[in-house]
Amino acid sequence: MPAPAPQVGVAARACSTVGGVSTYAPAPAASAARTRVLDAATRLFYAEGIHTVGVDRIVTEAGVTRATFYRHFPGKEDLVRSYVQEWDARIRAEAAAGLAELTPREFLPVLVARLGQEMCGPGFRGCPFINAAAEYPDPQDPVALAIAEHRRWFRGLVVRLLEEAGVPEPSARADLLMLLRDGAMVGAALGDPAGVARSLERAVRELVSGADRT
Amino acid sequence: MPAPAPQVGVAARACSTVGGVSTYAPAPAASAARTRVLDAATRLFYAEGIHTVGVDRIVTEAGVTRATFYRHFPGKEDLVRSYVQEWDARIRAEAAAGLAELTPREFLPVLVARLGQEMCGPGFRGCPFINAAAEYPDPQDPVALAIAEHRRWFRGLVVRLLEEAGVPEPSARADLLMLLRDGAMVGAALGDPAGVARSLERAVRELVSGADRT
DNA sequence: AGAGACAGAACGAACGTTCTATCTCCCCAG
DNA sequence: CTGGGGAGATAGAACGTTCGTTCTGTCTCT
Repeated sequence: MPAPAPQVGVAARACSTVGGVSTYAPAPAASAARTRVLDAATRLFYAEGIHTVGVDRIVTEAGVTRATFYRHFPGKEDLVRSYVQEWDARIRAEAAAGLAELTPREFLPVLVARLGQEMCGPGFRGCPFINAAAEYPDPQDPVALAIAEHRRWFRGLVVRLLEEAGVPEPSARADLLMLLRDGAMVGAALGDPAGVARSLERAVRELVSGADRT
Repeated sequence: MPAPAPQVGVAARACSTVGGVSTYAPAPAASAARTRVLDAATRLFYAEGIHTVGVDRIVTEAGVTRATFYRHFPGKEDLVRSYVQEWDARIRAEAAAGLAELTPREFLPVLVARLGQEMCGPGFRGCPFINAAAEYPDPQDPVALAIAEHRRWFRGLVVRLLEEAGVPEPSARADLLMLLRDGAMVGAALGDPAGVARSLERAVRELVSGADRT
């Protein structure tokens, strides 16, 4: 999911940190300015990394002033968390849409195929969650927690899909799929995406689909 | 390979950038101070990320002054490249040592087992190359090039091992193994290492060892 | 009138980097 | 054996830049 496509403002709740008291406005909703900031941040963070892009770059590319930025976000740390959470929300929405028109048995291969396509698309730079995690080593950091929550949800989704498809050992097979997904994301970002996509599809076929059904 | 253990000063060549002219001494060899700096950098970079640790932290923990640091490294960028290259050299040395006393057929399972152990060890924070790559998106960056070179070498090693072990399709199977390795590294760093180690071992067994021999 | 976005200056801190100056140790000429 | 001399390490101040953050205004809407 490397595409910007920020049309959804899903679940962009402010979720203020306990002690954080904004000296400014009470609580601005998802305004146009806020969306522009989050979009620019998403694009820049994903393409160039998080610690390397400063708020100057973000506000400039968003066409927003610093004052506006700090009206909508307590600080950069909070923006990063929102960046992760918004990407998470986007993927959950996609998954929900896919599940609405496909059976669990059909959905898994589609998921893998879509992953392979994305890896080969332009601007692909690996999994945003994995990349972000590399920059936030502390597991207790809010950003790391948001990443962990996304991964937990995703694994849960895969387990559910495998269960409903009647695949034996759904939990162990979900672990395997996560392994393959993560490896593919990394390998495609660092090497030959097309080759990785082929390897991934083959591995999934042999390990999951081929294990009980062919 | 998360352990510090910097006893080897392998291949710590200066390799000055073309235009870089040090206004200081001609070319100091691998001195004690340089080693201490590189060791501290290795420990900090791996544990906390690269962009987050400044030279202040490094020189402080190395017990070295800034002047000494800049006598041995043209700048931080060069230190980061040395950090990657030294880790690469350490792994190559380990591989060479392993190959000296094991046959290719024996070596591969040992490699996987050792990987599983390392993942579960204390202080494990994922693959240093994958983590560093997340912070250096530009493929032309010297750091990214060093990472790519290490990965190329490692894949070559795996291909050679598979060939000499008589495994069919060594190239495709090497891609698969890389996929699994990368996935395991990421998964162990972000989730349950022991579970990932189990998944990895099982996947390798089913995909490589089990494909022609059991 | 009042809230939100705009413009832009300014803050202190940290960044990577350079400088001056003193000290220590080893090598080699005397 | 002695005693410079030079290279490397030390200490610490200081450079300019950039960082994240805050402030003072003005403008534009409803």
